[in-house]
Amino acid sequence: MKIATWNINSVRLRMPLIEKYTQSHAPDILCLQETKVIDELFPYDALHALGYEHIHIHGMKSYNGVAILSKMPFRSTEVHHRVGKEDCRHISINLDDSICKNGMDIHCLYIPAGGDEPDRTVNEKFGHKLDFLDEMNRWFQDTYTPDRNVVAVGDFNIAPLEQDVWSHKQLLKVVSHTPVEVEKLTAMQDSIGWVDAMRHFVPEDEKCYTWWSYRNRDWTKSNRGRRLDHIWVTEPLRDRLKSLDILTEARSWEKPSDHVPVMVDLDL
DNA sequence: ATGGTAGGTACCCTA
Repeated sequence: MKIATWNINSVRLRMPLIEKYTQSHAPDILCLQETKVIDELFPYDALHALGYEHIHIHGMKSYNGVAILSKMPFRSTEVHHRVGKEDCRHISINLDDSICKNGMDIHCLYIPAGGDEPDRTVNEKFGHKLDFLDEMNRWFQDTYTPDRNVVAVGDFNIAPLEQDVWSHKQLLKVVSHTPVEVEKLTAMQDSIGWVDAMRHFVPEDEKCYTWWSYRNRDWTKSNRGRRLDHIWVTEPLRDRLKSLDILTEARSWEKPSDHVPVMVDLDL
């Protein structure tokens, strides 16, 4: 089963790219972030036509928004509200026994970017990001034991490892790579024993990026990327990981998102 | 040290 995640930066604008990606890479489940559209205006018909009959979404006007598109039916779906806001950043679905023995939960996450200043006393968006991480960590700990089949994907807006950014030293004070955020993400990863599925395939001393800023004239020349998008699986799924595909070339497609799609193939 | 680009919306916010 192929599970992919992609921060699409407006689902309506990127429909041609979604068509190109799904037809060439055929994910069974595609999780999107930053759909930027209310549920009533979501492009259901176009996605149904691409083979994604089962769609779970939570969107709002202009900002954020998450979606799970699937070729397989869901047993149940959930919307999760974090830190007292309804800002459309966390949904999940459950697959039944016929698809995965003992069932499986898949979470689609869009962790707050956190603004520019990595100091919560002057930047409340950074405070929101830290609180979001704490609350989500607590929620996963309260909800799951490490023996469950769980997948968490999405735009985490944090590049935790030194080789997840183009310059560890130069980004230590840049939101997405500051020690306080990395600490919280690592604490969450350790809590119920999440496996970083991308680093399962790419050695930690190798550069690995999923995002390149729009604010570079030529993203290929400077290659100042960051690994902001992640796929985590719980321990029982580690041995099921078959392959990883980071579609770097999608950053050069016409009218691209600043993030590229990431996919793992699970042997179920 | 600064400003660079993109999307959605409504003349500014977020990334």
